[in-house]
Amino acid sequence: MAQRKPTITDVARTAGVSKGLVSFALNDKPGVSPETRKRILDIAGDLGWRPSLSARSLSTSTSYALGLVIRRKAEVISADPFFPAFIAGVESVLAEEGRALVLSVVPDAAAELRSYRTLAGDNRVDGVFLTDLRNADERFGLLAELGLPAVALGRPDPAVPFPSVQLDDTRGIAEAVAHLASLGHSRIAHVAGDPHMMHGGRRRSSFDDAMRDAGLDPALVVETDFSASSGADATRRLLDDVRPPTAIVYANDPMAIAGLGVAQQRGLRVPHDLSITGFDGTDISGYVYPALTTITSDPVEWGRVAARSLLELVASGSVDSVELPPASLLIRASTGPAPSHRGSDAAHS
Amino acid sequence: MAQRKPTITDVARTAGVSKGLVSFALNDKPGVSPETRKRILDIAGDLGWRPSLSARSLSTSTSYALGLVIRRKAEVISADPFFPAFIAGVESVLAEEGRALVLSVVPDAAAELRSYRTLAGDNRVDGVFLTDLRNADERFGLLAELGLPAVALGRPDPAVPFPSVQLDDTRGIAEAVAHLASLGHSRIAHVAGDPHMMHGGRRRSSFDDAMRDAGLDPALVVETDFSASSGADATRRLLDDVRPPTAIVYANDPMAIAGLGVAQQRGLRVPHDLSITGFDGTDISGYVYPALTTITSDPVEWGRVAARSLLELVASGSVDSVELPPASLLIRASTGPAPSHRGSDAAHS
DNA sequence: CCGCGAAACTAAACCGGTATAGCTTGACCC
DNA sequence: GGGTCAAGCTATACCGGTTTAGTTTCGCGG
Repeated sequence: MAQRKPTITDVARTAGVSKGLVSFALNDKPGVSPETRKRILDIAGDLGWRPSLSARSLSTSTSYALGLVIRRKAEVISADPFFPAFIAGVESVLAEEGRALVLSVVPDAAAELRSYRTLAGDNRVDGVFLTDLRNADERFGLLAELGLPAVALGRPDPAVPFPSVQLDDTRGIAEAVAHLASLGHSRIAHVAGDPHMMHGGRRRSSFDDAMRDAGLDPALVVETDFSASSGADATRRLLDDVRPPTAIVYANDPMAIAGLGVAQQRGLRVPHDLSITGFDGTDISGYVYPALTTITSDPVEWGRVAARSLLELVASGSVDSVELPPASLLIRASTGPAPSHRGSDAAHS
Repeated sequence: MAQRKPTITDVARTAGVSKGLVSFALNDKPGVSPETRKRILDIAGDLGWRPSLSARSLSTSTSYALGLVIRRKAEVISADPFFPAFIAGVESVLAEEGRALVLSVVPDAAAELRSYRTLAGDNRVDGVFLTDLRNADERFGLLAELGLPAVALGRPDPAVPFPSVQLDDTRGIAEAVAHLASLGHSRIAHVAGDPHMMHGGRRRSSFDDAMRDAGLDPALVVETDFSASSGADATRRLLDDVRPPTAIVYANDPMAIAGLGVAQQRGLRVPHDLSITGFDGTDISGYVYPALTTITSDPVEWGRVAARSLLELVASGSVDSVELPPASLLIRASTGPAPSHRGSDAAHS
C-alpha cells in the first residue's frame, strides 16, 4: 500500500509526455498548451506528486529555507523573551510558503561566523535574518563575501548595508522618561543593555536625549549584558548611591523584574519609593507585583514582516526597508509619583 | 579571485582518478590503496573541497538535519523557558556534527501534523525530537507511518513507542511536598499544568502520591495551560477558598511568579503567609523577591543528550533510552514555616 | 607458465528535478 | 504553393554527489 513517492517521471509517463514538459507545466512556464497543462496538473494531483526538495535544490541551488543565527550563551538564552516570539512570527509566514527555518544557536563570535559560513557553503539557506546588530559588525563583510541575502532587524543606520525591518524603540524610552518626569521624578536612572549592540546603545542615547529634553541630568546609567543577574547587580549599584534614583528605566523586562526583586528585598515599595519601567512587554511582566510599566513592541509581527521581507529579497534581489509602528509605553502599576512629592517616606526605611 | 566551489570532479581531475574513486576515498570505503587515498584527501584539502549537501541529499536521501516542532501559540511561546535552553543544548551537539536544526513553531494540532508531514515528505530532516508528549498522542501513529525516526522527551511510558531521553521530575515534586510538610504545612495546593500533556499529568499524580505519603489530602488542585495568566487565575481561585492553602506547588516557574504576584497584590507576605515553589529553575526565578524555591532540571544538558540520541538513532537505527539525573529541589526564599506554627498572622489580613 | 581471485580502479547509471537545443506541426503571408 | 515563424513538444545535458557493474593489474598456487 505505502508505495514509493511518485516522481516527475511517473507523472510524465502517465500523462504521455516528456518530463521536461511536466516541469514546465508545474512551474507555469510558457510553451505548454492550456489543455495539456491542465491534464498534467490533474495527473500530478491524482498521483499525489510532490516535488523533491533535494532534487530541486541540486539543480536550482536554492534551499527553500531561511536561516537565523542567534549568538547567545546557553545560560542566558532563556532570559530573552524576544526570540521565541519573533520565531513564531517568522514561522507563521514560512509555513504557508513551504519554507523552513534553520536555526543556529552559537555561544561566541567565532562560532557565529563559522555558522554563517557553513549555512552558506552548504547552501542550507537562501537568506538570513540579522539580529542583535553590533557596531562595526563583522557579519556585514562576511555576508557580502558569501553573497548571502540578509534582512537586518533594528533601526535604520547608514552603517547597515542591508534592507531592514525597523522598529523605533527610542520613542518608547522617550515616553517612559516623559511619563516619569511628569510624575515628578528627577533622579531617573537607566539600566542600559550591552553598549556593543546597536539596540543597547540606541536605547541609551535616546534615554540621554529624553532626559535632556526634560531638563534632567542623564548621569545615572549602568551598562549591562541584558541578563537578569546583571540587571540585579546594576540595581544594587544604583541604590547604593548616596543619592539613589527614584525611578529606573530598564532596557529589558527580565532586568526590570530582577531590579524589582532587589528593591523589594531592600524594603523599598514599588512604586511608592521607587518607580520602575521595563522594555519588551513580555507576558510575565503583567503578572509580577506590581505589574510592570513597560515599553511594548510586537515581536511576533516583527517576525512576520521580517520573513516576508527576506522572502521578497531572496526572490527578487531587492526589497525596501520597512518601518513598524514604534514601541509605546504601557503604563501599569510599577510607576507612580516621585517620593519627595508626597513627603519623605522613603527616608525611613 | 572568488571562484566556483570545487566539486568532486575537480578533485578527481587533479588527482588523475575517476570521481567514483574520490567518493570512495572520502567516505572511507574499501577499494582504495592507502597511497591513493592519502593523495586524494590531500588534494581535496588543498582545493578546499566541501561536499555539496544537496547533491548528497539527492543521492542518499538524507538531509543531515534534525527537526523540532513546537506547538505553542505565538502569544505564550515566550513564557516557556524550556525551549530556548533545550535548543541551545541541541545546537551545541549539532554544530560539531555539521548538522542543522530545522525549527517549526505551529499554533495548533492540525498545523502540527501538517508540519511533520511536510518535514518528512520534503525529506527536510532525518529525525525529529518529540516534546510535550500527550496522552493518546496522534503523533505516534503519524511518525510511524512516515517512517521518521524520533526521540521522545519525558518520562518512560509504555505508551511511547520511541526511545526517549528521560528526566524524573516526580522526585522534585515529592521533595517539594516533603519540604513543605516538614515546615508544618498541611494545606498544600498544586497548580498543575495541562492534564493532556504527559508531564502535566505526571507532575500532578506525583503531587497526589507525595501528599498521601505525607498523610495529607491532595484535594486542592487546579489545572491550567502552563501560561502565566492561567497561573494567576488559579492562584486567585485557591486563595478565594474558605480555607485557603498555606503553600502552593506550581508546575512551572512562570505560573509561580504570577502566583507570587497575586499573593503580594492581596497583601500576603511570602513566605510568611504563603509558601510557593516553582518548577524549572529558570534564570529569572532567582531574581524575583523572594527568590523562588524551585525544582531544577537542566534543559541545556537535556538538549545535548537528546541530540546525541537522535543522531545515534538516525545513524544506527536504534538507540537506548537515557535517564538523566532527576530534577531536584533548590530551596531559596519563597518557602518557610506554615503560618499556624508561628501564630495566626495570616488571619488578620 | 597458466589460471584464478582479490585489489585497485574506471565507466556509467542513478537520484529527481531544471534548462536548453532541436524537432514537428500548422497557420499565415505573399 | 513555398517559406517563415511561433507554439508545442521531445530529447538530452546538467546539477554533484553515490553506487554498481565491469575492467585491468598483480600475486600466488598448482
